[in-house]
Amino acid sequence: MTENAPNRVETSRKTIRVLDALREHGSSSVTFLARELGMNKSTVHNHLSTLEAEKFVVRDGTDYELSLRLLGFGGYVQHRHPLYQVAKREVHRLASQTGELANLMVEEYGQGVYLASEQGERAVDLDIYPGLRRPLHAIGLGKAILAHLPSDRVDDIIEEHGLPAETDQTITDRAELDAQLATVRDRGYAVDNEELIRGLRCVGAPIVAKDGTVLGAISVSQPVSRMNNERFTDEVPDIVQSAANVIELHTNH
Amino acid sequence: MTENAPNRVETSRKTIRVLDALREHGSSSVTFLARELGMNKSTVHNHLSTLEAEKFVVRDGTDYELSLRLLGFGGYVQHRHPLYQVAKREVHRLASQTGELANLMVEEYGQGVYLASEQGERAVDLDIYPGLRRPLHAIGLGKAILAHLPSDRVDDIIEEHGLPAETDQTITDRAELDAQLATVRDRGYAVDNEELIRGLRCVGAPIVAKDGTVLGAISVSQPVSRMNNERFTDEVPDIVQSAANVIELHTNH
DNA sequence: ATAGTTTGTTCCATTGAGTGGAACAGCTGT
DNA sequence: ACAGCTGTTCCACTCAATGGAACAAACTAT
Repeated sequence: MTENAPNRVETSRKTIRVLDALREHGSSSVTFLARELGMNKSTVHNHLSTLEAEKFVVRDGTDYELSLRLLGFGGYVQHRHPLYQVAKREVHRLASQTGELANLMVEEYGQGVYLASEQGERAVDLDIYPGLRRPLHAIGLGKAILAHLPSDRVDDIIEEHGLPAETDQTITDRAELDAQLATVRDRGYAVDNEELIRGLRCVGAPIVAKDGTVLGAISVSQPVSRMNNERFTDEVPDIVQSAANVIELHTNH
Repeated sequence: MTENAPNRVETSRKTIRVLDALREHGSSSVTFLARELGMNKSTVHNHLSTLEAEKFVVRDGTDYELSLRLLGFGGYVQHRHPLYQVAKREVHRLASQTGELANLMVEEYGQGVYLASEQGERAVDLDIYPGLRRPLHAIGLGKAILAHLPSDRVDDIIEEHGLPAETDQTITDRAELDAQLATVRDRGYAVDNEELIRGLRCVGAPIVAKDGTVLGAISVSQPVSRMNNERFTDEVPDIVQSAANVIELHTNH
């Protein structure tokens, strides 16, 4: 429909569009999805029947919703991810040590993907879950990763996704981003000062392999009210960086 | 292929078979999958191209593997699940309190699905992850759920899945299962004595809503060596049951 | 009750799209 | 240089996805 590149199997694409719509809108009926997707009621019905037979969706009366079988795929992908295996415990430790929100992120298709997220005792509730995608340039985690990617890779990513503003603090200028990335490489950690969500500060440290390739990043997020400038520039960066170092040690062997 | 019921969209089914094969075998090449699935090389290639364009798979040189986009769907399903929302913290508490493995399970399509799994300090490493499916009859969690399902539902489930033996301790006789389920209803918790995995004991308590419908179950798993008979029949059941009760209180409102 | 509206579902002719064989290209090792 | 692998492209054939129409079932309103 959009572009008939050397991609084939248009039908499966439609099924995927149905899945996407179910994720976006939650539990939905046949006619609703048909309207939403501009497809025939009958067609949507066929796709949903197939997905139900394959147990990818569950029907609740007249509505369909995504099933736990998708969690099976997701859990599998997470569980077998090499970085998750070694970093999981550190994320946990970071969350309980600080009492705040600890996150682990990797890059895929030019976006930041949360691999793990754990809330400490008094952590903010941000609706972050594994698999959620966020623009790299607007968060500490993402900038930590961008700072250690090859520069042509960074060019490609920005060309594809741009630098959209999430809040009025988001970096939208390429030159300013480059300057910040240089700083990140210099001092070893990245910060995010209300750039994705107002009132939230975030400190992220890159996880870099022996050969210099960046594997991901780990972070702590706190409300501004609990993160004064000292904590923001000294204490928290130290904790996060040491967590990243522990992970780096475990990845080399 | 198997049965042309009123299910349509055979093509999407093939795409799903490709996804299943990738999950089963991990990173795979085109020809390998073609052989494995009995499909033409060209066909598999088309499906994989489509999945790649839709970012459901990533190619690593000549091999394809499941991408983190699937984690997005999985994480979303988990995150929006009503029981997960309220039970998450209790699973966490249970794991850190006992130091062992704590799990949360719900039933879907007659199987047990782990919704959450957390390891305490000294917990066994069982390769359990959210979304993993296990037969209900072979685990404490599953029996806790079965005990509170309507009896005709239980009939249907056993008819569909049978009572396959996982170890030599697994219950394979319907009468014995019924007797155990009565005991579970009686004392309020279920046990699993090396029935799924040798050397592993497990105590599960059902989570029941006000109206009597069972929402899921929560459990603690320990190696036999650390779970003597006293802990197995007194201490651990108390802890698990109280966790279940806390969750039940949070679900009513 | 009755008529009207909206839902999900089934049916079927049309044609558009998935299929799979063959041919091609790129790679590795002997 | 050759043989035996890959992954990929191409294209004619035909099978299956499509979407309109007709259907039944569930509500709402009059």
